[in-house]
Order: sequence, then structure tokens, then C-alpha cells
Amino acid sequence: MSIAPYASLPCSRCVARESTLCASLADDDMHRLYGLATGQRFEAGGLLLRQEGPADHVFSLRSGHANVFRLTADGKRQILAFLFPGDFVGFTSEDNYHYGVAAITPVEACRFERTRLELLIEEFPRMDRKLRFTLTRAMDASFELLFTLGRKDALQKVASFLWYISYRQRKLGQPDNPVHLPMRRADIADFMGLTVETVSRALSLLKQMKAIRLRSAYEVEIVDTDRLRSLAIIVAEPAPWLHEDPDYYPHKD
Amino acid sequence: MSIAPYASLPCSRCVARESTLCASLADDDMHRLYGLATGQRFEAGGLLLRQEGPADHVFSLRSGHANVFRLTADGKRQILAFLFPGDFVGFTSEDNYHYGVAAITPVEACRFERTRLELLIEEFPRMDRKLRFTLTRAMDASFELLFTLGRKDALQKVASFLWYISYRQRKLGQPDNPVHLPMRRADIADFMGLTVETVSRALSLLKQMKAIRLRSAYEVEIVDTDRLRSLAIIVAEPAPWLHEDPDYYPHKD
DNA sequence: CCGCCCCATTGATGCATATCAATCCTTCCG
DNA sequence: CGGAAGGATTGATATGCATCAATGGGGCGG
Repeated sequence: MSIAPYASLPCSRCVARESTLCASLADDDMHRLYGLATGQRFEAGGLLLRQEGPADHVFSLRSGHANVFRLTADGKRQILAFLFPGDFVGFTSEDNYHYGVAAITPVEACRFERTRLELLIEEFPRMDRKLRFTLTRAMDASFELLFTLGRKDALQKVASFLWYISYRQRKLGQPDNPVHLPMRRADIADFMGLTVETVSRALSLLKQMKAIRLRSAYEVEIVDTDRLRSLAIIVAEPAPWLHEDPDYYPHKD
Repeated sequence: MSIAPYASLPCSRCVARESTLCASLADDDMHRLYGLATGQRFEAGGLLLRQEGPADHVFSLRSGHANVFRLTADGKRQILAFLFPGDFVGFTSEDNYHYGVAAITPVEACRFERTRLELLIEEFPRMDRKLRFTLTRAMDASFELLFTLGRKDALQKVASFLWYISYRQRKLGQPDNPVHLPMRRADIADFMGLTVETVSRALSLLKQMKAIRLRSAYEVEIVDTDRLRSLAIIVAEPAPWLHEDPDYYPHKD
């Protein structure tokens, strides 16, 4: 066989290898995906995807952080997601992206042409499954955020945000306690449906409550984990539907 | 062949045949999916899925309407989605559902055991693709809702809601103009992150603006389509990134 | 057909967060 | 090292929506 041995591919040492797109292929087939990839580098502020632009590419993040956002003519912005190394972005059912993606720190990413990627998926149907699982996780996360936006107050929102970033760090194999924020206050505000001032005040309040300590504006130490969690995680109804008519949910036939 | 001919299956006359799960199989294989289905009927208020219950089933709606919700111990509720005939629900990446699903009108649905369904999908990988597409659409819708919750005011939220229901009716081949609301005000409120009173006030205001007319509490006639749309649809930045450094988005290599 | 009950509507008030405005702090560059 | 600029914080005020409270109306059962 004259194909490149897996170990010689950059993919074999890439953080994203274990996640999403790239994890959907076996080592021996990896060169096929690598063949479609265009490596790209973005400065902070650089645009990976243009809102309203043709939806013809997909990105996989190798390093750095980005945000997915929606911007309106009257200057309102909603950040829909933060992207970490290993995340991918760009699949949509529309012809044009209804969101943009911007780097918030320097970013390295692999870009794939959607049409060519779809052909590869056609060839390796396993990729479909992996993508389905990832999208299912994304939906779960999205539901979580919907609840946060719809039903939490400012303090709970900011606590949830810190809790989330801490969680993302842990998932990347990093320590979860000093929380490092790659984004500025305006990004946090636009993610949580708040204003910069409110985010700042909530952080000050958390500090005053001795739940956190601010080493710098971008470095948060969680001091009182229980306190922060109880603000971030609103527990579900503990004994739901106890009096519900069992006929309504015939769990077994 | 001794298998049931497609035309003899109820599926051949089911509204859900053309959507999601059921559309992912060819006529000739349909009996396989049908074999896994348990037909179920729910009264208004009945529970299809129990929040925090084991995530072992998936539902496909044949008729009626349902909502997907998250309920907390302190009585807050966020409705995450409304379900219409043809929709499916129940895929999650968690072991337990982090949401419940309740019928808001009488519902007929097909229930599938997840493990058995996954085995069938294994056998027909095409289903994976179809599910991926559907989940991608769900993500797009979810992004839309995130923007609405994070950045629209009460009037815009309610206008968006009416616009959305109107759209759903059209997609089901029904007229989109007299908007029929199967849910009560509390459901609308919990969907849009508002209270019942605010929803009611917003509807009254829309009425006063002559954008809509209320034939009854559950029957809304759209009178001024442009007015309603301009409230519901916040236009995207028209000429985005015009001054952006082109190096940031090297669209062509 | 009446009356009750649930839900929607409308009104009055309070509060959380947005908005407007003024420092403060950090970083970067001369 | 000094000064400017962008971002964060803090303060003062305004406002939109929640909350509390009362009234209205439609549907269902007696």
C-alpha cells in the first residue's frame, strides 16, 4: 500500500482527533479526511464563517476559541455557542448560514468543503452515526441554554456560565478550577442575554459572596464550589408526576 | 414474499410517513420499523416522556400537539419546543431525559424502544443520515429560539411565536392565516420566557395595533402581515464585515 | 339553562436589569 | 516611563416586565 501511514499524518497528534468529525474515521481511513482538509489560521476577531454567506464549509477547531453568533441590523447580538478545541461548526439545513463564527483567540482550524465532505460520508456511513451523536449532544446543550436564557436571573446566568466554562476545561483534560475566560465581558453578556454591566455586577456579587475570587478579569478562582453550583444548577422537580394517572404513561405494554 | 405489502400498513396513510424517522426507510422496508412501533394515545395533559426518567424510548407524533419542557423544583418551567404531527422526540445523549414531553391536545403517537431502534438503524445506515439532517434542522430552530429568548422584547417574542405557529401550519399543508393555537397562554409564556400576563398584554397590543384580530383566545387572524413580520423577524446585519480584513476570511484558497 | 370553574384579560405596583455616565485598571506603544 | 485607548467596574436613574390583585368570559356539568 502506498497510502500515507497514519502516524505520519498531523491528525495523529491533533487534539481534535478524538472528537466529532475526526473521530468518526478509523486510523487507516484518516488520510481520506485529511485530504479534504485545508488548514487555516485566524487572528482574534477573524471570521471563520460569515453570517448570511453561502453555507458551503465546515470547520473543525484544532486550537483556540471561537464564538457562534447572530447579529442584527439594529446592532443586537446573541452568542449561540462558544467553541473549544475539538468542536466543529458549520452544518446547517439552510443554504446560507444564519450565524457567523468569529475567533476570540488565535485559532487553528481545518476547513472542509461541505459537498466533498458529504461524499466522503456517503462512502463511510459510520460518520453519519458519529455526527448524529454529536448533534444530539449539541441539542442537549442547546436545551440547557434555552432554560438558562428563559428562566434564570442574572446571578444564576453568570454562575451557570462559569460552571459551564469550568466543565469545558475539564472535558479538555485541563484543571477545572482556576477558570480561564478567553472571552470578554461583552461576549459573556451576549451569550447570557444580559449587558456588560450586569455581568460585571454579578461577578462582583459572587466575589462578595465569597463564591469566587478574581485573579484577573480573565482568571476566576472558584472558592465555594457548592455555592456556585447551587446558583448554576437549578434542580429538577424531585418527585415528578407522582399523582399522575399511570395510564398516561404506560411504561410497559 | 410473505411480508406485509406496504399498502396494507397503517404507515402508508400516516401523516408522519413523510417526515423524520419514518421517511428514512423505503416502502419495502417500512414493515421493519412498523414492527417496532407501539401505537399510543394520550389525553391532553398526558405524559409521553417523564423528565429524569430513563431515556429508553423515542416517539413519533401521528396527530395532536405536545410540548417538550423542563421543570424545576422551585416551580419554574421552560418549554423547549412544541411538537406537531410528524415530529419525533426522545433522542438524547444522556441516560435520563433532562426534559419531559406532555400532550397539550389528545395525541396519537408511535413509541419505539431506543435499543431496538438503534439496531434497526445499524441495519439501515440511511436512517442515520436522515436523522442527522433532522437534527441539523432542529439545531437551526434552536438557534433561532436562543436569539429570540436572549435578545427580543416581549412584543417581538409574541409576534415571533405567532409567526412560528403560522409557519408550522403551512408546513403541514394547512392554511397559514387563521393561526390556531393548541396551547394556552401559560405555555406560550413558558416558551418565550415571559409570564401569562405579559403574553396577554402583548396580544392585546398587537390587536390594538391592528396587526392581528382575536376570533377567540385560541384563534388568531393575522391582519397586517408586514407589521407582524417586522416585529417577529429581526433582519440580519445587511452588509456585514464590509471593512473586515479579507485575510480573515480567505474564502478561496 | 344556569352556575361554577378555569383561564384570559386588565389594572396597580414593585423590582430586576437596562441604560446612561463616570472612574478605574491594564495593556500597549511611543 | 508616560500617556492614550479599550475594556471593566461602579454608581445613578429609567423602564420593561414580573408580581399582586381584581374582573371578565367561555365551556362544561349538573
